[in-house]
Amino acid sequence: MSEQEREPYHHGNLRAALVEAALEILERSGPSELSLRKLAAAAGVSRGAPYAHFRDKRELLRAVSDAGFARLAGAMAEPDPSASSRDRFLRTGRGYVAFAIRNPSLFRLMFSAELAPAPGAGKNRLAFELFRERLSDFLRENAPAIIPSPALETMAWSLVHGLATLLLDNRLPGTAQEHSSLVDEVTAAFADQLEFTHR
Amino acid sequence: MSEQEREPYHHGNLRAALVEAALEILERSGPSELSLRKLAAAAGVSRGAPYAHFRDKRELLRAVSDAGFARLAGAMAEPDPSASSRDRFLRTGRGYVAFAIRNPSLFRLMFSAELAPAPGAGKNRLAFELFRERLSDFLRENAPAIIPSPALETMAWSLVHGLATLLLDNRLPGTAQEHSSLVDEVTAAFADQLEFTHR
DNA sequence: TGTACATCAGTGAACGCGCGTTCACTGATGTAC
DNA sequence: TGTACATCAGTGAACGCGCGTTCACTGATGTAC
Repeated sequence: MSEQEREPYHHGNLRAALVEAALEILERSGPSELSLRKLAAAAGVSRGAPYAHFRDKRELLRAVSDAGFARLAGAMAEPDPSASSRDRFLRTGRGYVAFAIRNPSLFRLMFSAELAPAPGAGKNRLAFELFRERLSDFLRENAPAIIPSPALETMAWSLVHGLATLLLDNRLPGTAQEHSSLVDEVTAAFADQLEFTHR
Repeated sequence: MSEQEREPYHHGNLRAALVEAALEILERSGPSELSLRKLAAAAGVSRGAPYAHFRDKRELLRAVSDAGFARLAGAMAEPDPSASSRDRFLRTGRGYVAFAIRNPSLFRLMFSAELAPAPGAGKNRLAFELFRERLSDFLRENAPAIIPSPALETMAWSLVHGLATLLLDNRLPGTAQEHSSLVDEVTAAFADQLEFTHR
């Protein structure tokens, strides 16, 4: 599925190939299928080979998680920079949720407890920053009375993260289509609330 | 920690003892420590014994998860029924988050993918219903112009669930105390927004 | 250009481990008469 | 009250499995002279 260079095996850049293989396994199966042995097999390499590139499994998973956060940032980016700040804000949140739904296992890995970084650090910072920026742009244009605060930023992030998580874990009723509408409604309602507040 | 009857081992109600042991293990260690073998050992019973009460591990975990949801509902309940509807609403959300922080492994188990129920079903329904009720009471008294909707209910739930999850996974900066203040601020800000909207 | 040698990615076999689950069994409990 | 018997919770040994990791090794690559 990727435009990655075709792996020059038997000697090549195994590191990237392993991360790529992990992403594919996560996409096709659950995280329980993600073992070093299967990864090595998928990359066409012996069991010990990964240890030339990663100290242990945890380090490899962290690389996979980092790749995931890069993709997430891509999914959140607004392809149309001329869109309104409201649309850009909405699509950032919707992109976040859509990414989680499209990559459930990867998303769970990215936010798994074993890989938890120092609080506030870690690659999720990137996604969070993007979010803050869009929120601040949105507020400046549509609700200038509200000044961005950590509480407000946390609120916005929690909202999409919770929505993503609940959908992922099958905790909300409805079909996939209804879920999609729900995400649209919830994000729009949140933006509306901000616009109306202190109006 | 519990007022459970002291387990009359060697013959007694092993089923409850196993669930209790699981809750204790989850409290003290991570979910990776939660194996049927350790559980049997903790209950002072042989390895095969649990199979007299549960078809397999999954069924036991579901019982543990159900017990967790019962506790969660308890943590969300407002001990003071004479409190204002705003306070009752706020404390419901804060109780949800506080429960997650106090029982991280249990909370994760309760919302784990392997135990995912049919969408919208499952024991989380109880917690969700409690939430809906408090939200609706709050709106009636403080923002009568807003009529409760699935989108709004989902928004409120997503907010606290996301907040809990992000805190659990160490994704928000700050100390435990600062986290606690943050939860208070975020929930209050959300209630404020509802009150101000359409005012 | 050619040789000697260090580096290092990858091999393949083996390690020890903890796991869920099974199965023939034992022995206590409770019921029928 | 006493005996015969069915039920069923719990035993203990064993099964097969997949896992992360190690280690002595091989063989290709790249560098020094």
